[in-house]
Amino acid sequence: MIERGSRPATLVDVARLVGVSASTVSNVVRGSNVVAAPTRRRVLAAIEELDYRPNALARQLLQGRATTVGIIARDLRNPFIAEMASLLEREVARLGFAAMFCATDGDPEREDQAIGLMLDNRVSGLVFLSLLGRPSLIAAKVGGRLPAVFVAAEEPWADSVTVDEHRGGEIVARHLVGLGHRRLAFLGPQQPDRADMRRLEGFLRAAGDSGLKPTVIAWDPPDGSPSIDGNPVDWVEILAGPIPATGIFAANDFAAIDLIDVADTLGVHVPQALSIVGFDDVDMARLRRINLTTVSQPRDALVRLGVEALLGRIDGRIVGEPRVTLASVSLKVRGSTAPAP
Amino acid sequence: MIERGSRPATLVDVARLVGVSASTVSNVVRGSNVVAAPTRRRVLAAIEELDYRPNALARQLLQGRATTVGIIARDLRNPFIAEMASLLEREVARLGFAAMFCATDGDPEREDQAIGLMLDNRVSGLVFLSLLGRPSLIAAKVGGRLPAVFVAAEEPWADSVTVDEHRGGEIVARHLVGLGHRRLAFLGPQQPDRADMRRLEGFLRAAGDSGLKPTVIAWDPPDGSPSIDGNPVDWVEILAGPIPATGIFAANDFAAIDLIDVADTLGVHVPQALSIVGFDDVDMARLRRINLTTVSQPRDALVRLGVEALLGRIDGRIVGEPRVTLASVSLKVRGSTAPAP
DNA sequence: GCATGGGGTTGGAACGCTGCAACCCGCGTC
DNA sequence: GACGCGGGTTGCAGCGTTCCAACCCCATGC
Repeated sequence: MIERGSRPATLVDVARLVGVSASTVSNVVRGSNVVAAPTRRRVLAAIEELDYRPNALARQLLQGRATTVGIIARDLRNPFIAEMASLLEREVARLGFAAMFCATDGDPEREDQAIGLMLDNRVSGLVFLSLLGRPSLIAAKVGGRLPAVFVAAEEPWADSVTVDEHRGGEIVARHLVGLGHRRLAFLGPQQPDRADMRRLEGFLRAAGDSGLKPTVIAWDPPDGSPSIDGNPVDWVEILAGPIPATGIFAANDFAAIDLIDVADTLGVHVPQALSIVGFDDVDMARLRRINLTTVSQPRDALVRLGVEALLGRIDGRIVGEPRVTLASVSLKVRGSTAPAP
Repeated sequence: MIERGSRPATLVDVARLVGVSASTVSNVVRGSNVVAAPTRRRVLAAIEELDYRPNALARQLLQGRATTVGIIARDLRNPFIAEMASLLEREVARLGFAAMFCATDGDPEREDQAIGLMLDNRVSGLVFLSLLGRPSLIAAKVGGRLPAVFVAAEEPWADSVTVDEHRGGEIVARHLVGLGHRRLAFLGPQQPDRADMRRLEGFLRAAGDSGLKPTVIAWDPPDGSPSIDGNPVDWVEILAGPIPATGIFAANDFAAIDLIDVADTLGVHVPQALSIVGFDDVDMARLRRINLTTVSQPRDALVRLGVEALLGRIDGRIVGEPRVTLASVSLKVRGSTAPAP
């Protein structure tokens, strides 16, 4: 390792070297145009020589807030969230913000701690990415202190950018019904968040229009065991059993893909005996081995709109009541769905 | 949205409310035990009342560095990296550090910018996660200014925590040779990093011991087209041939899974006609539909050791020459490999 | 010759906190 | 009664910036 330099050069070090005041150096650094060209040149040379980098902490202390946004996500192991987090980071970086990141894994304690950390570090704003958790608690901590936006999620007390989840659910139901399925099921997490609920509502609604009443299964892949109305059930019952669903809508691709795996294990053929639809359209859904019919979310748009909303709040361009921005969804029909057996 | 409070309370606000000096409040906040119990109680009450949170920026300015570590990763779309990033964040958070995050997607410009941002924000240390890029440039910017550690990667000028890549490559070769394969190939990115090279070396070495000379294919999935020695080739040539490889070692699971997809498209049966081995053992490798034979890396250990090394450098417990810590690998034999046809 | 103006530069206060030296005060000691 | 002691508290300097008012100086105008 190259030996650790002493302490980094400061603005006054540069000023001393050039024989000019700190203010002048500051003006050069910030690109103010009041500095005479020759002076500017000499300052720049000194900056180069001393390898000076402005101390963002000092600057941020003065402004009262950091040029940083916090991104709080649920679980980076879900590829959809990982992809979104990556896009988010890129977008805020493009606009000159640093990204402070935290994954909570749905643990309220970590969530709490993460928000505290970001608050202390005076981030300019907070992005909640597909966040489960106890919304009221988050609201209590963040509410009003800081601009916040929910992306791919929704909360009444803050701006949200999300897709029309309800319509997504409807589309799926209609697709399955159109294929002749009469025994439908919805597969969601044990603790569904608002988005999950919306998807379910749309699904139930459209299914209801065709006189169907889907079964609702709760499951946290890959390790949890499934339950209906809080009562544990066996996969065999659901897939081959007395509740033989032939069309299942999983609340997200992550779960859908694990469901396919369960079906494979039990020898239930997808899509011949069982049709499965996901939600998100993660990268891997396109693989021929997975080939998942799913509802596609416009990732880029969600991220762009989310960051736009957040920055609008940060610089005060947007004020007033929280807004919900909806992006549209589309069904990507692939090979995991087929006419009912 | 709950209405935005004015400016957040400061230490002196608390002090004034209690009728005590700022120093005393500071002592309470930092948990110093010099404060008399009754005073402490009153101060704590005031902190509660004013909803005071210490300004981390001010504290960090004073200490000369932030309680933050930067994580610079290549690409969050690779599940292995996403999983590692998540673990890294959790580990540094556990130790009281905030995580500043940046994904570079291999773009040197973004890399540069990211390092600059972190330098300016006076992070305590930097973790490079499986980073491609121009090592010399990074070294020039970071070298010596800041503690840095490479995780799942290796650089001569900084601490590294990685697996025995060479041995990983060997194991794969022996596995394939043991299955009777004689026509081997290695599939790596256009711009292999050090880890990729090591895997290749081990693979070539062990293959050489059996008198075999694998073909080296460069490919960036999923969009790039493959090449050998810089000359574009067609997948058909490779998989069905005039260069009919029957056993291919992909430098990582991400590529291996896409390779399986290519084989599926071309109607080449895996593993009957073609055996494929990956590297990383990402979560999805276990899915029956993928069922990838792969070299498993001990994620938890890599992260733990990496953070340990970094913190050691940060607080000066570790000094001197850069160290390389190796974790061991193991082959997970699954269904993507079979005896040579 | 004096006021006016404006480009260029500077000094100093402020941001919110920490660390240190100084201080105060009641108590025990000689 | 002077002194030392030590627990508890305070004042102040300083961290590296930015921002603003003030300033200097030279050119211009009448």
